[in-house]
Amino acid sequence: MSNKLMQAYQLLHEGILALSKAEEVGFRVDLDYINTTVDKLDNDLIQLEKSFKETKFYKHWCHSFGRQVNMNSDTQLRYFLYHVKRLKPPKLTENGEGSTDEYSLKALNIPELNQLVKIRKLKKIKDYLERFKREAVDGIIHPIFNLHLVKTYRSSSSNPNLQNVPSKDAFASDICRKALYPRKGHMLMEMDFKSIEVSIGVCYHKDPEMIKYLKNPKSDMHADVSKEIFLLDKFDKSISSHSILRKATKNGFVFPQFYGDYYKNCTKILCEWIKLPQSKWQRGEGMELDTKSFTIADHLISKGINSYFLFEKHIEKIERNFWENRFSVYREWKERNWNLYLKRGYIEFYTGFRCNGPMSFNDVNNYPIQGTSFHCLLWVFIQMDKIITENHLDTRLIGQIHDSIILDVRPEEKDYIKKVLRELSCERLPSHWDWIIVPLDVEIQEFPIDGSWSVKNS
DNA sequence: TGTTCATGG
DNA sequence: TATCCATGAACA
Repeated sequence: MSNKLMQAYQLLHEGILALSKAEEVGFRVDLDYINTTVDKLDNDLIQLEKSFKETKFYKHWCHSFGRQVNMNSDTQLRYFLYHVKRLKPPKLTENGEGSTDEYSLKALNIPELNQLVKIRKLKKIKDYLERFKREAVDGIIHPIFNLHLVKTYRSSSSNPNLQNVPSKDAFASDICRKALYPRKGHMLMEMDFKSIEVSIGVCYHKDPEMIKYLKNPKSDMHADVSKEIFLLDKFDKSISSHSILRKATKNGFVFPQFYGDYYKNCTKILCEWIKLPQSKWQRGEGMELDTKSFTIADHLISKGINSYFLFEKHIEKIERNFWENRFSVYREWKERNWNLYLKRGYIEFYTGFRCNGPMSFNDVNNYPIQGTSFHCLLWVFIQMDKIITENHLDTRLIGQIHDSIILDVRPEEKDYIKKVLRELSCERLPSHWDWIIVPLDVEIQEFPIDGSWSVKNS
């Protein structure tokens, strides 16, 4: 075995040993809380379903399906909306069917569909709690972490999956995370790498423009692109609509572009973020820009972009500028990396891992960045495990979510743990791997002693 | 078993 | 080459 493959093997070997120890420790769950909360959710659901079933909308639906009617069937809902009622689907699924996802149901603007969305959300929350309960042994869940299942050499988690517990939706996040606790007398701590995929991407393509963004804390890539997309003269993060536009730019243009999306789809996602459907491009539509009910559509129209078609053209221009001027070195790397794959039939990561077999242009350029970013996290996880063992600490590693580490910390060890995590991530890691050419940064979050994993009120 | 939806990075 | 990687539930 080559030296590089040997190093890759070594990382997985040490990694899975450290992860298996975390699995053994696990996460304490509050079963009383889960039971009472599931009961509450059940009651709420019964009420919501009852009121939904009393609507004309549902009675009409019943009419189409008779005894077989099932309000949980998306197939029935799809048929009812797009065939019986002959509505135009706001969005299609991958296979060209009318979509019934949250965005589509909201866009159809039928009150009963909002009830359905609410029901779906509560069911989802209940589902997480029930999975925690099902997997608990003596009041502790032991999420599994795999290193052998993901084709990019990332990890995955199951039984239960600790890597997709709600966090973006504050309501769902709070309910689900209030079920999870550290060992008695201990506190949870979470360390995140800040935008690790951007940093590791730079280590591969070495685009000078992106290096500038990473090295200058005052610069803001998403704000700069946001100004272009939404034709803003100045950008002010403290204005709430600007911060939504920045988020839309980040999640609807910049990251999708990095991963290989193209302008037509980006236009669609951007419009989802600013709540401006293709069919409603007129004054007074879309998200509000200020309190005088001046909307994003008003703004764009005032700048001459008075249709979806023109907005798409505008985004096409921005895309061209994005790759031809702003990040041209990144684009050239993508081409070189693709050609290297065509020549050799495989791609190799800095960490020694190889991906073989048929891959698309996007795959070839994304896998190394995704995999290598996780390997940075895994390396820190392994070293932290060694330090805990060597120093006979009481703190335990209990999980990992791709770019973050979760620990169950003894309060007296808190400051030492934080110091070591920072040293490992920001100093020892970049000196261990010399291909790391930009500074790495982490964020460490502390939870109260005996507090839950909920950010709000633990 | 494949599709769709929802959750995370 | 037209958004990358997952898990899991419900349905058909």
